[in-house]
Amino acid sequence: MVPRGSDPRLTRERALFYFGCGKVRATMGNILWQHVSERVEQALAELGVEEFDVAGTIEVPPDPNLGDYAFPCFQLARILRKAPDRIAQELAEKLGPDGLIERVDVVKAYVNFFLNRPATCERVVTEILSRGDEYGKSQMGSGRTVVLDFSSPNIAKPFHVGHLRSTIIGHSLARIFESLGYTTVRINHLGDWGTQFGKLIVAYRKFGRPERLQQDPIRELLDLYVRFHQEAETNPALEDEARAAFKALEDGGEEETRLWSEFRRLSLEEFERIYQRLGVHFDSHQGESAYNEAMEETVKRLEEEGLLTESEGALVVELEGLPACLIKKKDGATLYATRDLAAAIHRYERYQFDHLFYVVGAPQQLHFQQVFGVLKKMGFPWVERCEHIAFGHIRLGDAQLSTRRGNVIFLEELLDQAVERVRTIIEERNPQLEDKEAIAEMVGVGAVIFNDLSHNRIKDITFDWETALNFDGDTGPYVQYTHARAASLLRRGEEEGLIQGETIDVATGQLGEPEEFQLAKRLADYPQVVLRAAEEREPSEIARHLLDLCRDFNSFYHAHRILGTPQAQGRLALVAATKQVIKSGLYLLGIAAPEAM
RNA sequence: GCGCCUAUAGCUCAGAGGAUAGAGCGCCGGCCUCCGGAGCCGGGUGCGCAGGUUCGAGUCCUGCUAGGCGCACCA
Repeated sequence: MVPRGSDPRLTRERALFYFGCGKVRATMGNILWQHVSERVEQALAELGVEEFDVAGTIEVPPDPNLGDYAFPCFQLARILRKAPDRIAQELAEKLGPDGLIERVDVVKAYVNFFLNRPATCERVVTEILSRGDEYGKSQMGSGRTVVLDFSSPNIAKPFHVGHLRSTIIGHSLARIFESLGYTTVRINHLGDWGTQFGKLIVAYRKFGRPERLQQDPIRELLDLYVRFHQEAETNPALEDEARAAFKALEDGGEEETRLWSEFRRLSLEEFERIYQRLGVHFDSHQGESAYNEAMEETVKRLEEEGLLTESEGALVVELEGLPACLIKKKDGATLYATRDLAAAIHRYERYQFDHLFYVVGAPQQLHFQQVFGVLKKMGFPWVERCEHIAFGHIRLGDAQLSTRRGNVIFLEELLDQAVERVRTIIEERNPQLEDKEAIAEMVGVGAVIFNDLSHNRIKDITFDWETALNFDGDTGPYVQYTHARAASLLRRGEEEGLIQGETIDVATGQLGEPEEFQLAKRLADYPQVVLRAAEEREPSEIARHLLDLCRDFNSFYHAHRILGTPQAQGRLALVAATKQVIKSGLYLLGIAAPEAM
């Protein structure tokens, strides 16, 4: 049987198991699920079955009329050498009702559990309100470190919607792992080195407008970048010039270094403004340029171990089943892979990480296979702890986003439009709202983040303004609105004396209506959802769970009056529990939870 | 040519090897003398194709088809 219990070491072992192989489902954290699991385990022990993943086998029936939880007995048939229907029957005989389980039914090979509704609601609400912000958190990752490499925009290119995904997926994953007790290190591996700077330097010398660079640096740098590629089509010699300029930069050329450093500074200022709006921060901004010296050591080490071979003038590491990994160009300049190798080694030496996540787009999969392959050949066992957290790219209708063609949507423009849209809606529906500007920012930015994080990260996203700026249905504003609605109810409850400060009584026997019960069951799922999001490295698990939760809450809200009823106390407690979970979930996504909007 | 990813309702997407495959958008029709209408309720013969594994496959395997992305001197 899978170990469980309050012993932190057991919990920790289990976490290692999950997060080590990623094959076993996260089933901890749901107090209802756990209760049913424990009962089934006891009953199975009586039948002589000890080694069985009960919690992972339990499921939710497709139709609530069949039960709240179900245990299918098909897999036991092989172990016990009996018909599954008969096992279900025998198992059910050993399972009587208790405080939480009202009755146990058998339908064919399924043992179905019906929970006592009032007891379930009370148990869940009590759990959430007593744990507060701690509900959904755990210490399973305590003492372990996750290093996340995310956002990592290229200097001298505008921050566009393509960078958004890495930034917010990485930010959300960092918060998710933190909430499980992991120590996190957020690294913005800035793309501040490479041939693109050769291009920019060449373009700036030929077409640059110094005064515009100061006034509108990002536009000017983008224009230069686009101009370079236009000119290079008719004048391929420019490419060679750019390579030479980068080589000069790498060799410490004074003029090149001055320009590079100016471009870098101006770009960082722009990025910092965006990060502030998104609420994202980093523990390190060590970009590619930080590894200039370390790279030499890495190359030397590769050479000493005899892994380097020469091929067409360049230095490469041959890999089995993959294209060779290019380490040095024929002119001696380094490449992306060289810098990633040096960075990975440095990170392990510095952080001794248990996980290193690269939150980088799926098109770079081969690159990471190569980098990991080289690290493996170098004999670093920790390469097994490195993971490429790939995500699909953003498509723009039929046109593809391409910095080279200047075909980009600036993230800031998207955020501004979303916020503007929210302002309009607030003026229409809630013009007397306080702090309108701050709320509009929260909701507009939240809408953009949620729209992205509600999709499976591996899928490509087709960007269109209409979807991005639609606030009805499965959207961030819907979740935030539900939170604000719950907050509003609690304010009123306080006015009526049903809530004193932060505390609220969970009155007994007041809950149990179908909508209340459904909502309580959903709330009970939350800790499990967080674990699953971590295990799958998939923030969308949380986004979708919040949507389900909000739907359940709004159904409850419309079906039952809360204030001024005999059950007001109990219902307000349920509202408070819902608000708590929405707030926690939004936090894990990096989205603000407004008290009013 | 080789490799990886994707394919579920008109559109955008969920689906943990289990029972009758679900949401949102759009469209149609309802719901405020009452707690916030960014809301709620109702309206639906869809898993690309063909094999295989399994007691059981949208889910796993193989082969096709279509789309996307990669495949050394960019990052």
